[in-house]
Amino acid sequence: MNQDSQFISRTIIEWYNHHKRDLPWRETKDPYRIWISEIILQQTRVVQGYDYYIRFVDTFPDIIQLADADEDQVLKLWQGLGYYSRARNLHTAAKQVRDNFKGSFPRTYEDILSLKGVGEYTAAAIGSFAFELPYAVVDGNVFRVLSRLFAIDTPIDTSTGKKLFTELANELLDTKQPGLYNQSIMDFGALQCVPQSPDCPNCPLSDKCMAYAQGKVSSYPVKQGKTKVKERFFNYLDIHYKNNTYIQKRTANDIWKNLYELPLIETGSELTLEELQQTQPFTDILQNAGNISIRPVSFTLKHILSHRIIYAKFYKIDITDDTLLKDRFIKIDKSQLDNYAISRLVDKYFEKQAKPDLFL
DNA sequence: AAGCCGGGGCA
DNA sequence: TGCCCAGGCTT
Repeated sequence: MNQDSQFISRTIIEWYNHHKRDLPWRETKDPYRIWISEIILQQTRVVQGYDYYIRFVDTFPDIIQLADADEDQVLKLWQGLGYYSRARNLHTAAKQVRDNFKGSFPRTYEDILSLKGVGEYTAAAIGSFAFELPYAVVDGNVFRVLSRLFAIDTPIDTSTGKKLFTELANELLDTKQPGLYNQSIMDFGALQCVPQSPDCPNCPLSDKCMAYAQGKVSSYPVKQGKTKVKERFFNYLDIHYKNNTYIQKRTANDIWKNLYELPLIETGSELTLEELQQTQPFTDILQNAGNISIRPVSFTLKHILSHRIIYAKFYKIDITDDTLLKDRFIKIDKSQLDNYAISRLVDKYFEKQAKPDLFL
């Protein structure tokens, strides 16, 4: 390690000692709790994941209790956090540890990496935080800090970019205290070397920062970018019979997999009620349902995600015969709805039903 | 290599 | 609006 690298590592650790955030998962060496925190924090801000972490370790104090739980319960606990494959994989990984590692969390980089939902970043994080394994983390913060420090314009969302930054990060790694170093560079990126308008004049590394010297801090890191946003059109049927409503589980490999929702008809474009009533799925669902009365809900929910815009219409439907419906869907009392994991979109619909005056 | 997967905060 | 967030899996 050359002198500049050593200066950079030491400066970042020194900065961390004065500015670090106090976070509950930093007060433990328990790999289980560290793992939970890392999965929750993937593509998720600390403020958004904090309460989920507390609830998770409170509900499942150890990995065996998590492994023995139902996936529905895990997803319910995850509800609202997004990227639900994280919850499904978390549950799978808990069972991996229970069944393949005799219930004790794996201690080598390769074994940790073998867990479902754990990639190179997360394996390095868990390995260094819990076991001081000498692997540098490379996350969004590290990409940003290193690309600016060395003015690297290789796109970070390419395989060559990932390889390049991983090598560089491992050169800078303080192998005597990898856990501390990894925490330091991530907090440094999250609080000092922030994406927008960083306070470079007050940065302890400004003298070593090539991007700052060139006055081009804002142009790093470089991304190929391009995530296209596609539109989808959902028509939800809020069907009522006595005090019951009907739901189904989304089992396809699609958004919100294994969450629950109202009976859904997805269409290629926005349809009027009259057009919707002409579709095959609609007549299928409501055939032999007796006397049917349909009331369109007055609002359309526009649900914006990073790569999708979903326009959701809702129809309140009263029926007088559910002999076919109850076989096709899950029939529940409306009060039972809280027991099922649902998407924010469906959640917002029920919120607006309960408090129509509230603007959401 | 590219596409997919959520939800929210911020300028 | 666009960008980003302690990324990983599937195709």
